[in-house]
Amino acid sequence: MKRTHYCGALRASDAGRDATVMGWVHRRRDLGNLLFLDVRDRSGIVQVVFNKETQPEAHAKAEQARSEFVVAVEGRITKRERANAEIATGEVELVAMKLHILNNAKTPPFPIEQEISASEETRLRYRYLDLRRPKPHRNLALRHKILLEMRKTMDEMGFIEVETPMLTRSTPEGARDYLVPSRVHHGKFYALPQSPQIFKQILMIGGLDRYFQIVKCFRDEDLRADRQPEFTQLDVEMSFPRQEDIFSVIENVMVRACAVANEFRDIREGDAPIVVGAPFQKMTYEEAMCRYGSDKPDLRYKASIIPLDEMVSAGLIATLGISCPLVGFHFSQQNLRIPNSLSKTAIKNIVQTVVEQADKNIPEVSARSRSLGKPALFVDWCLVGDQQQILRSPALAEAMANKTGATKGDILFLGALRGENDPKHKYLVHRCFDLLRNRLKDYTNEYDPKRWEFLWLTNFPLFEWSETDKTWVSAQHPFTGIVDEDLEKLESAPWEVRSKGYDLVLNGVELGSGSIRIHRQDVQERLFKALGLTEEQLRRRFGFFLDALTYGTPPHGGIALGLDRVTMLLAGEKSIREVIAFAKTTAAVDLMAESPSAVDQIQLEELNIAIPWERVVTCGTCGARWKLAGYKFSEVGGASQRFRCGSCQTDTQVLVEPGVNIAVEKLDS
RNA sequence: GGGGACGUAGUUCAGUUGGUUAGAACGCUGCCCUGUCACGGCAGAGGUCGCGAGUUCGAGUCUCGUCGUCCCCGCCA
Repeated sequence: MKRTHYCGALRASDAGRDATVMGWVHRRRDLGNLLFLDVRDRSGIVQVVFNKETQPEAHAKAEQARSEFVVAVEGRITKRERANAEIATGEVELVAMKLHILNNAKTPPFPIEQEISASEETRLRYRYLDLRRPKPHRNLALRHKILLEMRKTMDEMGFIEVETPMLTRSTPEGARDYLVPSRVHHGKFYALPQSPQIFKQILMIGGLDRYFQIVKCFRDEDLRADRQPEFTQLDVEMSFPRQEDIFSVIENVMVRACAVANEFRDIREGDAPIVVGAPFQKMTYEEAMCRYGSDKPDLRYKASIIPLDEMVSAGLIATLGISCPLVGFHFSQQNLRIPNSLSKTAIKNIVQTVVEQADKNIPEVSARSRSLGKPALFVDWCLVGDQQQILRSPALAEAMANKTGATKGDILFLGALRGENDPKHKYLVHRCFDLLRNRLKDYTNEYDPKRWEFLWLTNFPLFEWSETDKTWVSAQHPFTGIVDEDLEKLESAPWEVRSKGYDLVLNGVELGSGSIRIHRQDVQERLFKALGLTEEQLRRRFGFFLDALTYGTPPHGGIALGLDRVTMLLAGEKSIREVIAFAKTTAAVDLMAESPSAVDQIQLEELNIAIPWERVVTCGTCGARWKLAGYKFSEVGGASQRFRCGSCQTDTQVLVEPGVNIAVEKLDS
């Protein structure tokens, strides 16, 4: 028996031909002597009809069929009298001659339908059922096509895909590593790569000139909707590049990826095609922070933050106990999406929410609020022409209106922080107004969610202040290049030094980041000194790489794009879990595979690994409390053991892990 | 590590100031039905109210703890 057609492929033009389809029973409609089965495969659904009079055997078998049974149907493609416009194969049906039930199935925990109602937890646990739905198919196919197009594009531009090790060494920089114990070298560990950073730079030293790789990376950090512990990057590095060269490589890749995505979007209703043009917009980090309060601004909303320092008198600032910088924001009522949706009460609520949100989500703000005993974020606002006052000053409101072109009815916001200005938190109030801007965007036509706004962010600061270490630390990895004219400030004013690092942002989502690297040894040494790294620390952290750098390193630079995020956005999804076949939960658990899991004792023994174990036991007879401590090999197979109380010599049953060297200690009661 | 939301039938949910036998829809099982297409009709099964303590005459409901899922901060390119 051979499959001749995919279910979704049958058309009126095939009428009269015989066909054999194979797939899952999507739905059964039993009318007694007439029975319909909708049969589904990857391509779609076709209706199969069973008639008791003409094909009693097939009909009898169809009566046994249930949801998700796997079947093969031999029959004749027949034009229907009344077509079903809802499905692609609706003009025809398969008149069954034979039905083969290839496998039966338990009733699925949720129906296999386009629009899923089951919780994400259930979907992840039964991922193989969730994957039978058309949308996961589409997302995975889109992902495949994007990655394929990227490989083709990179190849055409002369890049060579080189694989780098998955079992490599831990570097204490950056994220926490996933460690892999070595059986051969007791007590030593490989690390899974956080990224192939060092290797790709070494490939440049190796003269590869243009490298790329679509590669899994691993970071043992907490998860988010756009973050999984393992994720896929398009990793790129090239020799002798100008920043523009790297930008145009990625622009080329992304424009073609968007074109691929458009082929998928056309089949969905209400999806506007993605329109993008290269080159993408560019903005420095400083400009982004000043105008949007974010290093990944969503440019689908045009309105930006207005600097107000020079418009406000020092006296007024002193009176209110606020500090520079002061920022403003202009909301134009002319572009209000729903008329009258922004009442004074609504604005008040927005302002209050923003103040609360800043307090909650920006640690520097909440710390300041705590020490002040009141919200650190100060926000004032007015309606232009309505007893217009900002900071109790009609003149200031008018000046603001003049500067922003605000007209009657428009809303002006002013924000500042209470307390002293702190140069370490230069953009703190801007970041608060990023929250305001995000809250207002849903009210205005100036925000167009259908647009696709790519943005390059450049000149990131080289250092950032670490509150935990109370010092300036490298904002990216310590091989990030330094803007030439800022080199002299490396020792005197490190916070002003700009790097040759850049990010690619799409619609407020960071897609990737990279940099032109340092290739000169003298600059590298100065940077290490500025970071306060000793020779010994450097050796320990970067040993072999420092050696490599001394053998004629060419100028080089690169970037890495997060492909899960790229696919997520192009698929129109809100979580990368929707574009990953087997995703993990926010606790980094695979609910289907049930990983991570305990392992056999023998495996741990081979690796010389023991896991500390501890339990407090209270004696049932005399009430004495004992701490049992030891090492277990795994969480499986706990067993009841007899424990003799040292005080009253009574035996009690205690659940003890299979372990060694159990130590007993009496606790004070 | 911190904050928030949620957890009741296979699934999605409702469940009043704490009060008799915990409900609905879909799904499932059986019977009837020859043109359905989310088929329809009749009948039926299905519950450790996540788990554990506590308050109470009485807890799905209140309190504490714990586990799980999701979102956010920290963390993370």
